[in-house]
Amino acid sequence: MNQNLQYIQSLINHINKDVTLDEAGIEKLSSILVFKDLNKKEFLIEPGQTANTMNFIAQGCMRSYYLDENAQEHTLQLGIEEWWINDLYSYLSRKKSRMYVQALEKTTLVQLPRIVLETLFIEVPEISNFFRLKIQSAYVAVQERVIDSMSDDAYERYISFRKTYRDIEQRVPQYIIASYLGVTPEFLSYLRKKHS
Amino acid sequence: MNQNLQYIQSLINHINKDVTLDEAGIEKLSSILVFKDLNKKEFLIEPGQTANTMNFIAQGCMRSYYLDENAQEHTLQLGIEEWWINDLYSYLSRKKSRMYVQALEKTTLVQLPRIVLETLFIEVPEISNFFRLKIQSAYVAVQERVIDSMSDDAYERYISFRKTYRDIEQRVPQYIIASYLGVTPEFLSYLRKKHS
DNA sequence: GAAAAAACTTAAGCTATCTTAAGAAGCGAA
DNA sequence: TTCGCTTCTTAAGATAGCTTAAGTTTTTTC
Repeated sequence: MNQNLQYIQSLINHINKDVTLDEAGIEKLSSILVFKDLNKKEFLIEPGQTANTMNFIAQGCMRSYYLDENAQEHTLQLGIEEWWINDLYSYLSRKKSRMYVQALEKTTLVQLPRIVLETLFIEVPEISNFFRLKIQSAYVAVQERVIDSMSDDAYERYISFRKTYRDIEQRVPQYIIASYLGVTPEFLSYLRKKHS
Repeated sequence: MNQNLQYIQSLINHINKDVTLDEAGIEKLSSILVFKDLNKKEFLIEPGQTANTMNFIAQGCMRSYYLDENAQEHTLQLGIEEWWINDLYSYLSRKKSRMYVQALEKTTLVQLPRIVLETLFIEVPEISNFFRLKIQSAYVAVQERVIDSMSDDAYERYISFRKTYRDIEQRVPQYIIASYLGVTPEFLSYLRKKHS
C-alpha cells in the first residue's frame, strides 16, 4: 500500500472541492509533486530563507510564527491535514522570510515547487484558478483577523479561535494558542478558568 | 484644459511604475475608465452593496471602515491621490460588503469596472500582472498590520502609522487615526501629549 | 519506569488602555 | 461674524491584560 498515493488522492479531492480537474490535469499535477517529511519541531522555513513551494499538509500539524524584538513568539497560522501552510509573503514576493514555519508533530507535506507550478498554471488553468481562490481566502482570513483584533476582547477571540480551528485546538499546546491570540499563556489560563 | 485627461495620465504613470504598458495597452485601458465624483462624507460603498469596480483616487481622500457590534468605527484603509481604495474582500469574492467606503474630502475617482477589466486582463496581460501585484501587496499590508498589532504598543503603532501615511496624517481627523490604530481618541490625545 | 523537560496554573502587584464627563478649540454655514 | 457642530483635550476612576515567580501537572526521553 503506497501511502504517497493516498496523499496525492487527498490533495486532488481537496482541489476538486473548489474547481474541476480532468484526467489530464490530474496527471500533470501528480507529476510535479514532491514529498517532504518533517520531524516534530523541525523547521520547513527559517528567517532568511525564501519560500519557493506551496505546501499541502498530508499528515501532521504545522505552524508559522515570528519573533518580535523582545523574542516573543507570535503565531500567524496553524494547520493540520488538508490545510496549506507557508510564508505566503515570501512565496509571492520572492523575498526572504522573517518567519519560522515549523512542524508541531511528525508531518508529511506534499509540495508544489513554484517554478513548475507556474508552468502548470498555463497548461491547467483550473489549477491557476484554484490558487487564485486560495490567495484570496488567505487575504480574507488575515483581514478577518485585523477586524477581530480591533473589535473583540481576548476571550471573544479565544471563542472564535475555537470555532475556526475546532480540530486543531486539541493538538497544539496552549501557549501556542495564546501566542496566536496575542495574549500571555498565563492570561489565557486565567480566562479559561474564569469562564469554565 | 481637460481635467480628466490629467487624471488618466496620472493613472497610467502610476501603473507604469510597476509594469510597462505599450500604446495599444494604454489605449485599451483608457477606453474602459469611468469617472466618479464624491462629496465630502459621501459613500462609495455601504454595507449590503457589492464592490464591482477598482477605484483609483485621482483627487481627494477616502477611507474604508466598518462598525462593530457596539457601533464603534474601525478604519481599515486610508488613501489620497494615487492610492487605490476598495473593499477588496467584496470585490474579489463578489459578496456583499460589510464596509463603508467614504470620501473624507471632495474626491474624484477613476474607476475600472470588474467586468470589462477582466476582459482587458486577457488582451493586456501587463494590466493583469499589475493587479496581481496590487493584491499581493494588499495581502502583505494587512499581514503587516496583524504583526504590528501583536508586537507593538499603541504609541509604536502611531509612530509607524505616521511613517506609512506621512502625507495622509495631516488630512484626516485625529479620531479617524485613533480608529485606525485601534485606540480611543482620548487615549491617542494622551499619547501625543505625553511624548511631545 | 524514573528523571528531566515541557507545559499549565495560580496569585499578587503593576501598567496600558478604556470610560465617562466636561470644557476648549476649530470650522463651516448663514 | 456669529452660531452651531465637529473635533480635540484633560482628568479621574475603572478594567483588561501583563509580569514575575513559584508550584503542579503532563509529556518526553533514556
